[in-house]
Amino acid sequence: MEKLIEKVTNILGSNNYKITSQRKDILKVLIKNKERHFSAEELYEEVKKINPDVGLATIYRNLEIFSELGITHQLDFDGNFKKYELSLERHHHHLICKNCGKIIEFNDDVLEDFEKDLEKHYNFKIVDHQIKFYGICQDCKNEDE
Amino acid sequence: MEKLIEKVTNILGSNNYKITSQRKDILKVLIKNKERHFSAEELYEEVKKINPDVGLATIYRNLEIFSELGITHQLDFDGNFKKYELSLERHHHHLICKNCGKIIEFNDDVLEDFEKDLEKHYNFKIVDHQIKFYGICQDCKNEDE
DNA sequence: ATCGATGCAAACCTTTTGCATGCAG
DNA sequence: CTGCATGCAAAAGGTTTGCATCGAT
Repeated sequence: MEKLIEKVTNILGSNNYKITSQRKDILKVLIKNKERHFSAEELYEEVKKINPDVGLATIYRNLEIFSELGITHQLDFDGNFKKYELSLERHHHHLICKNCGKIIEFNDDVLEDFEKDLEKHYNFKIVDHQIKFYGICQDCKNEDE
Repeated sequence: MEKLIEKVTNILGSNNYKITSQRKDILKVLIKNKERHFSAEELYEEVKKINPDVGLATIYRNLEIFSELGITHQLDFDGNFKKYELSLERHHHHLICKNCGKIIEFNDDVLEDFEKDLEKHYNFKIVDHQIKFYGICQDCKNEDE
């Protein structure tokens, strides 16, 4: 945890962003909840528990910066708003249930070869991807029976 | 074109939706522009050329219905708003340039086997997917030189 | 004739922005 | 000290909703 905070604040510093207490608070929440997908509002609620004076605009401004620097990932599940997650190790992808909204995550490397082919074919440098499968999850399938 | 309109209005009818002139106008525009990704607003502008009295709310309400029935696909490129496209034949996927915003489409079947594995592993019935690769396109790479 | 569909305007929700103040470097 | 970062409130942008009217069945 400490290591990670340090790593990330280094990224901020070396890009000439100041290490403010708000930024550290936001990062603490993100790191403590690696697995979670936060909307800006949800993250705001969590950060307020540490620092009640933080403003929602600060959350938005920093999520923007963090995503540019590759610290967070922006996820577009819904179209009406964004979600964010810490992007640490490998990317993972999502199975989204159209019925209950549950999100199952998975990792896979099958896509790597595929990506390389695409890059060659279109002369396109891929730096990120978002893979989403929509369907009906186990629980909802069982309910229908 | 006529065939397609007929096919789609049949889908509407058999789901107890009325075949209104507005719905037909929206479908005409979508079918005439199969390759295009429309925001609700953009589609609204096009439909107004055929029927100047149409309302934006009608566009939204019907895009919702069309997507539920599988007539259109919802695309979340941006997170702040949705785009829509007619979903006819095979799905296609997108390469999105982070610099200029250009969208390149491609088809591929590599993913089909992968999907089958996922379905088994998670007991999850996949009905749709959205695959997006973000990066830098050929033109923008050349500009940097 | 009925009830779903429409147009309009207002409401809503998420995100962005302007401005005065605060604080990291 | 300087200029970036912040908090607040207002504005903006996209989408949804309430209501009276219209029109497909």
